Amino acid sequence: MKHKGKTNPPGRIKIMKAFSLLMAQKDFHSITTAEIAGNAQVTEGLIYKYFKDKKDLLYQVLNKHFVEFQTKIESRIAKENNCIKQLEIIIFSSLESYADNRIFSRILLLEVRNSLDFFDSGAYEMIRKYSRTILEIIEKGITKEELKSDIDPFILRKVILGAIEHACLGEIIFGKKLDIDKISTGIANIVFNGAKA
Amino acid sequence: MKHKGKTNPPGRIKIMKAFSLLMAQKDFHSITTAEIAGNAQVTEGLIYKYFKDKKDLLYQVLNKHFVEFQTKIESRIAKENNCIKQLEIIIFSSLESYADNRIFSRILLLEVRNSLDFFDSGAYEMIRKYSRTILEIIEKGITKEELKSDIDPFILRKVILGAIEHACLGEIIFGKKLDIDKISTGIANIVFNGAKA
DNA sequence: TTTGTGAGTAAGTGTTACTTACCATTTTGA
DNA sequence: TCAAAATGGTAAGTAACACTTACTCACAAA
Repeated sequence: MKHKGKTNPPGRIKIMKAFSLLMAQKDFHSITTAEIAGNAQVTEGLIYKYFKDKKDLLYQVLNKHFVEFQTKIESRIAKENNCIKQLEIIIFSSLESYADNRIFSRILLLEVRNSLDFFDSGAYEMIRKYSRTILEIIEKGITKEELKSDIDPFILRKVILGAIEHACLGEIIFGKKLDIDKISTGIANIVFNGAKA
Repeated sequence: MKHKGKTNPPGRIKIMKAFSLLMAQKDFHSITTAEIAGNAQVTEGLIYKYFKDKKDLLYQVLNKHFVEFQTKIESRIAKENNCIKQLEIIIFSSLESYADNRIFSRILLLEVRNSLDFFDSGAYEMIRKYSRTILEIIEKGITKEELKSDIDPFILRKVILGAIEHACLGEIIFGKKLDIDKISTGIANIVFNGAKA
């Protein structure tokens, strides 16, 4: 009998909690289903009642984190009207969220992308939504003439998102502490004012 | 008896060739050691004579590709003296190399980063070298007053590298063809001139 | 001639993700 | 009302996989 997803029984919750805890300690591949079941105090088989496979479990845990991240950022953006300021908020908040929630960041930036089925998951749908928000701000910025009219909105988005992600990699991989204020103003300075003398 | 790495016997070459071919067809995790050995027409055990484990094989193949990539770009940079032009060459050449060599790009951007031991590999050492080259160009650009003195070289590097990598992701993941000229000039335009009106 | 080593094989082994078949309790609809 | 279906959970597998062990054979020096 397969689970239809209509309820949220204790076993399911225990599995997700145990898995989240394990993700804080080690990487996805070295977490075994036996370990998950053991920590959750259920049998291994139960995992496959609620989750299609190990990856599905990962994506669902990720999605839960992502929804919180998303709502936090969106409420911050709403408080500001100037498009450049909104983008600065996005840069700062993203960096802050990545730094505050390193497990989640590690999963997102390093652990899920290698598998194509991630891009069909609900978690990835959240990223697309976030990404769409950024594009809309940029487009509004151009029509309001806060941003140059000759820039490509898609490319500007790539630069911003790429810079954010790349800035976090060092911290996630090597555990280097990053100065969020310095980096976010640094990125904004380059992206908005340009680096050319 | 372990292999000491002094020679390069036919078995070793066959294993690397077979693995390279398989990587063009499917992702790392779904390639089995049995498959590698079968295609290389050697026994499974031989893989472990020449490589510590499956990942080690991946890193060594990756390193081989990387050396070629590196030398190509460095020779191009050497022809130009202006720092901004050099950085433009880096942006263009990186995008071009990623586009021309999609298997290699997929491995580099999606498949190796999730494992911490990659960052001890020789392949990663090549990335660091490349990364150092970019930093040196930026620093030279600042002293030569081609770039603004108030920008942080490390952050500018993050923005450039992040933009390049992010720009390639769509192509690698979804197979979308990317317009290298348009994207590289677009990135350079934003990074050097800024997006603010 | 013996000793050591590089190249390669054959046959395992333990672990892992995932499956199947089952039980007990609760819900439901005819 | 009461049997059928669905839910929550268990126990005992299984196939496939990465990796290991123990062994040849060839041949080059000492």
